[in-house]
Amino acid sequence: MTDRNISDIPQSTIERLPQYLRCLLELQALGVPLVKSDRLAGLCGSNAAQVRKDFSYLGELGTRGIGYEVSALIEHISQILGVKERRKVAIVGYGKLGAALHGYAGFAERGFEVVALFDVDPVKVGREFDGVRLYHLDEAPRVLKELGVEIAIVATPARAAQLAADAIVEGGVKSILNLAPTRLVVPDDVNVRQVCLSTDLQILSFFLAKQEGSE
Amino acid sequence: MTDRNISDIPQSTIERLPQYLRCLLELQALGVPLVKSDRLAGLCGSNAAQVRKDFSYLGELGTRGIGYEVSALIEHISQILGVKERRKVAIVGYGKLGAALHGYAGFAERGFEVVALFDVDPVKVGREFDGVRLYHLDEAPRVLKELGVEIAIVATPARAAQLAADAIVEGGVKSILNLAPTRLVVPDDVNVRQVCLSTDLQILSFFLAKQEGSE
DNA sequence: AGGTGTGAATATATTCACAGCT
DNA sequence: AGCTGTGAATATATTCACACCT
Repeated sequence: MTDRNISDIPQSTIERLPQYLRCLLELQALGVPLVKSDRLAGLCGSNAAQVRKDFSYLGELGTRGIGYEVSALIEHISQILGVKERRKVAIVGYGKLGAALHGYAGFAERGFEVVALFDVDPVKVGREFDGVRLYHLDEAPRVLKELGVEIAIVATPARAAQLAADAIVEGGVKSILNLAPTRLVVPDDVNVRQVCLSTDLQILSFFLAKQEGSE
Repeated sequence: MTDRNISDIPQSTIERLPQYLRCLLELQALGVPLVKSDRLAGLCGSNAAQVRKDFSYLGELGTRGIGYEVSALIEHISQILGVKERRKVAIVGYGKLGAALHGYAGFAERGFEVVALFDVDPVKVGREFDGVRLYHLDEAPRVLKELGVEIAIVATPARAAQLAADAIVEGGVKSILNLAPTRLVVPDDVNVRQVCLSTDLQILSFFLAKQEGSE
């Protein structure tokens, strides 16, 4: 791999980097200084060739005959993923799901800091939850800019999600994690990741139906 | 497409079917009887060729020069996904996230019925939540079998997830949706779908870092 | 004419297999 | 001897382009 560039990293590799990072942090916590591709593959549910190929896109990080230095890999992957500095996150839609996400410790551990909440319910607007203020959605464009929010999580009902997305985009946020079961229409320079639990259940259902059919 | 078989449907197509189904149900609700591939593609954020190719794996469902009959497509996709009959679901781990999922209307709308809850907290065990009984995790193998649960959702902390998965597998459940940020080790015939919100945030972070780097 | 169905072409991803370091 | 790094081979997915049907 000569002349490597962050833009040359395949999408499929990018999607596996957080997984590798998690396993590497676990190894580091156990005091393991070195890891070989086959061991890491075992931890990630992948295979050794895949691991080496993926890492080869990041540079020549290993040592032949020895393996990879855990701390060097963590450093490098964190760098690529841009998770070395903290990222400010807002949650839009503060129902049960939004509130559950706010309480989710995994975000903070990985450097994602919830700095603002938004909803349209007058009972909630103006209050603080766990030290974070909840604003009316109408204020989102201004507040998101002022606080320098980089990522917004949409946890509204489906019918309200596009309205939420519009306010988020107006607030200059370029990354959206959408938990509402609907497609968001946003400008090209805004990145949306869609998480739909019903979709996943339906895919599981497909495999159930297939098994039933073959019996 | 001669001699088509459910097993010949590519994985990537399967993963798009729930998306198509959602859009088609919306069209049906609007009273639209026919849809062309380009219109449906617009609704799904896909493209016409992809839509036609995907549907071609299901059979010759359209009419040349006309388009696709919405109700026939819904019927066919529901059949393939196995979502025509109701599916019994259990939620394992009843903290904020588990409770939020229980209240999520989208599951019921799509035919997924939450019939049991599990946790290890003695304060919760034995109570009913929204008409559904919460059992101790130890009872899961028995209860899952008795109720005929087909899909389990793991919403425990990461460290408890494998224990939960073991109990679920012992209960004969073949499909698991894992929301805990850890890999589950299960037998080959058990299907796991992993949803990790931190992972998605990190992938969004990658694109932010890339944009920052190019400025 | 208009839109589907699908082979062929292209692009992307995974796996193999072995050269090249340590 | 052992493990990485990577071209080559294979598999999977997407897009193109047009024959084919209504």
